[in-house]
Order: sequence, then C-alpha cells, then structure tokens
Amino acid sequence: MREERRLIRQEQIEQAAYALLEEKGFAGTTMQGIALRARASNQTLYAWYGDKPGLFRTLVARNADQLRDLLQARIAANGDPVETLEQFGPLLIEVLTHPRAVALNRAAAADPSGALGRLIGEAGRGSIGPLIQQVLLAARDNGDLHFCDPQAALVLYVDLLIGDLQIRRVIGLIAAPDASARHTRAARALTLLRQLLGGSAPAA
Amino acid sequence: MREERRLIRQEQIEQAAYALLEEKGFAGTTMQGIALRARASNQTLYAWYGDKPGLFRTLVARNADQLRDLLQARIAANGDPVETLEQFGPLLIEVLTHPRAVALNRAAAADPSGALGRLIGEAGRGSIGPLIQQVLLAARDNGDLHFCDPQAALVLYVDLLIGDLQIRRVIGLIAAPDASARHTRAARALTLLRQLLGGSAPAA
DNA sequence: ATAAAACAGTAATCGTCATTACGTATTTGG
DNA sequence: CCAAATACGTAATGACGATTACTGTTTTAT
Repeated sequence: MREERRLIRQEQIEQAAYALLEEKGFAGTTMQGIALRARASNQTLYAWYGDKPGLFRTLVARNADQLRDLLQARIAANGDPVETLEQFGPLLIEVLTHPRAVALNRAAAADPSGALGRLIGEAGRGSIGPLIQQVLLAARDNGDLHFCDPQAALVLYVDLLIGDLQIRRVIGLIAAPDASARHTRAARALTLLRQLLGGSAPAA
Repeated sequence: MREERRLIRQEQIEQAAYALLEEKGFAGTTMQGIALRARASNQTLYAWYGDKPGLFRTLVARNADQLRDLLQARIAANGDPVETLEQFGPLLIEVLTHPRAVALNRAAAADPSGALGRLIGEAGRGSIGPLIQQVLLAARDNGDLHFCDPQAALVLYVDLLIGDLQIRRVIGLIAAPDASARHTRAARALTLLRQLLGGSAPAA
C-alpha cells in the first residue's frame, strides 16, 4: 500500500501540474505552485521527479501511455473496419486538441533543449502512428481503401484529419473543437481519403 | 535622416531579437540580452517598444507585412496560374517553416494572454489567406481546378500543403525542410488537390 | 510500541530578469 | 558653436522562482 499511496499522490501532483499549465501557461507554472496546489511538499516533487524538466518528461511519458491505451481500447472494441475508422477520427482529433496535449506541446515549444519535443515525437511515431496505421490497414483489408505505401497513407490521413489544428490550438487561436466539429472534420477527412484512395488504382 | 537612422536601428534590434530567439528560445531571450546584442540601450528598447510584449508584437506585425509583400511579389511576377501555383507552394512552405516564423509561433505559444497568437492568426486570415485564395481562384479561372467554396478549397490546400509541419517545427521535432523537400511536398499537395478538385464535378 | 523513513509546511539561498534611474556622449536644429 | 533632445553604458531596484534546508508529523516495518 506504500506503492499505492505514492501512485495516488503522483496522480494528484500531475493533475495539479496540468491545472496550472492550463491556467497560467508554461512560464507561469512553478514547482512551488504545483506543490501548493497538490498540497504536496517541495521536497517530494524534487525527490520524485528530480527537477522541473524531469517532472514534465514524466507528464509527457504518462500522457503518451494513456493515449495509446485509450486509442487501442477503441480499436479493439470494434470489429468492423469502416466503423472503426469512423469512430477513430473524432477520437484522434479529441485527444490531439485536448487541453492536456496542448499544454504539453506548449511546454515542448518552450523547451530549448528539444528533449520534450523529441519525447512527444517518439510517442507519436512509436505509439500513436502504428495504431492509426493499423486502422488504415484494416480498412484496406476490408477493401475500403487501396494503397501501397502505408506510411504515405498514414501521413495523408493525418494531414487531412488534423492538418494545422494543433498549431492553431497551441498558439491559442482556436478552442478545442466540440463533438460536432470533431465529427464533421473526421467525416470530411474520411470522405477525401476515400476519394483519393478509394478507387482500385492505388494512388499512394 | 533622423527617421532613417531609427529604422536602421530598429532593424538591428529586431535582428538581434530573432537571433537570440533562435539560439536560446523564448524564455532565454531577455530584453537586456537583445539590447546587448544590438549594442543598443535598455532604455531605447523601452522607449520604442514600451515593454517586452510590445517588442514581440512589433516583431509579429512586421513579419506579417514582410511575408505578405514577399508572397504578393511572387504572385504578381507570374502570369500563368499553373506556374504560379507550382511556385507558390514551395515558397509558402518555406516561409511558414522558416526559423523566424517558428520563433514567433513559439513566442505565441508561451504567451498566456494569447495576444500574440491572435496577431498571428489575423495576419494569416487577413494577409496570407486571401493571397492563397487568389492563387486558387486564378487556377479555377484557368480551368485547372473546380470548386464552389473558395474557403473550403483554401483549407484543403493548406491541410495538404502544410499539414502538421508547423507544429512539428515548433516543438523541435524536425528541421526546416530544404528546397528539395519543399518542392516534393508542394508537388504532392498540388497532385492531390487536382485529384480532388480537378474533375468537372466540384467536390468542395 | 518504537525507531527509521517519508512527507508536509515553511523559510532560506542564489540567480535571473523586467523595468527604472543616472550620468555621459552624440546628434540635431538654429 | 550652443542648447535640447536622443541614445549609450552601466548600475540599481524589486519580483519571482528553481533548488535546498530545517522542523515537526505521520506512516511503515519490525
């Protein structure tokens, strides 16, 4: 139960970090502020995470794990490739424009060392990307899409689905799209993808 | 020549600001650092720009003006819509992934007030967007593209051309694409756009 | 139950800026 | 050439924040 306690405490601390990040931005998020908000001690933060960058690295890593699990569950829950693809799009938009993802992207943008950005990138290429590819491949197996290069198909789908949503979120230009907007955009991406990759002649 | 001197001095100061921004990131860029680098006085910075946010607002505004002029010149220089479109894509990729644009986007990401982001957004919607639309409309007039909604065509083209390049640049995941990469990507966007909007039946 | 370990709460270092103040040199206008 | 304005160089001022230290409590393990 020692371990259990610690996990709960870490969850609270990281929750506090996200809350501050979303309220005051990266520069306004201080170690003391996080500790105060989580009713934790300064020393505990440093004992567990080493230093400020360490805390944010942990945040990124955990977030990536959670996203992968969430997306994976959604894929596993559905048998039909077309349905999966239809439900997958809005979910992907949701998680990539979620305040948490935006906060982490902002932190990465502010990190001169580029370490956070690299972590996010690895999470994308290593965890999220393959999941999307898996969905696309299932759709191909089902005969809904035709393509040779799965990598190119993935890039195309992401461009159509996400586009510049993330950068516009990160610079505060737009709010997170609501369920309806997510659905509309995902449907458009799927329609266009089918136009491009739906025929029997593989275009990519 | 008093005015002339001041313009030169401002150019030097802003140059120094960009240099520091690109070297040390937004948090590492201090007013004193800029002044030192530009061999200017602290007071001059404050006299001319008011405060730190004011300096960055100026940077964003001037950059937007420069981009608009550059893009506009490229459009005006070419008569044939297809050629214009082919040359426009790589240029747009270049300016939007340029270190300066990336630095300003990072500054906007770090600005909790969102004012910088709004400025960038206005520049995009007000200056850059219409220029792209103008190119697309010229291509339509020429019979190369068919669409009803110019706004939707613009969004589609930007998604295909830029996609998530900017966010990946901003979090330090990729370097600025070189001329060859820019050309390849722009060609892909144009090919796909023609596939989607090239037929006689307008899809958007 | 009790000593050791872990944690909360608070305060103390140590630097780093944004912003302001001053004294000097240079430029401008007459 | 002389004053007024401008800009430089340097040095405060004042906050704030990462990191460390110290002091009681609580929890864990025996």
